Amino acid sequence: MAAVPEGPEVEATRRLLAPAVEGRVVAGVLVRDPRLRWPVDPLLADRLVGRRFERVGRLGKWLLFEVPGGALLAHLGMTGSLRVAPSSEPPLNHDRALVALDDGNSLVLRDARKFGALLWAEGDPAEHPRLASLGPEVADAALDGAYLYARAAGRRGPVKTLLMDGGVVAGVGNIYACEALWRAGVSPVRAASRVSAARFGAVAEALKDLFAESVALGGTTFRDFVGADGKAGGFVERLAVYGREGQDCPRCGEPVRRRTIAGRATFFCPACQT
DNA sequence: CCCAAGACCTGGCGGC
DNA sequence: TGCCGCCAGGTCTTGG
Repeated sequence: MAAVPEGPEVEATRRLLAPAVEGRVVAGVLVRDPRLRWPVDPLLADRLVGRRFERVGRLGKWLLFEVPGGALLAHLGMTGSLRVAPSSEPPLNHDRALVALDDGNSLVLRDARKFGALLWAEGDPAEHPRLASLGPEVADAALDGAYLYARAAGRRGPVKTLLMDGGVVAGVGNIYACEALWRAGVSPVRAASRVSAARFGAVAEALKDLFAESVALGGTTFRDFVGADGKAGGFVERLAVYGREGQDCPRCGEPVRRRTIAGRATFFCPACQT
């Protein structure tokens, strides 16, 4: 199954990269192909070289490599990965940008489809336009049933679309939206404004549980990520409905159904998700 | 504000 | 085998 990076995969990546990156000073920047989601800043090297990565953070699906006065923002898009590899290693086929560190290693962004991004944020990265509009993190206490219920008011679109709106919740992608709704027993096609506060409470809990479980498993599967390439997270085997059209619902045995919502493949159990 | 559809990009796969 | 066309989903943009 796809290794599409959603919040948990990005967090697993952050945890593996942080020890290799924090404290290192940037020695050089090589952009092999600047044509990502947005063009890579031609002055990126000027901004980064000589500066020390103080911390690797995350907001939603964004990774924040913080230096004094700013941050390098990285998004993995749909096919992106980040790894730390010896600077002497030749780049791989789709390595788009390399940030050389002062210890002989490089931080490498690999992205076949170029939906990923590498941006420079001057000053407080949380104020960068791409990040400022994001909703609360899944793990935030602010994300609960009451919050989702309030945000759903007046929204007649499917509840699944609400969950995938980054302005409502940060870091939830198609797979986790499908899985959280299955766990909560809520139909993805139900109008958002017609989901009760109590049921949104179950959705919020499901999101938090899924994230925690997935980060733990992703962490094990991504063990070789530093120095090698990442593969699909171990959470794939735990998916209840995503990618399982026609197979038995793990809860009630009814065949899992698939349909398109807002242009995205959506998997759900027609019997126990209402 | 809300919402659906389009755009971006390319590897992998099914069908012939 | 080889070629063709579809599919994957993050998120910004556009237009109703």
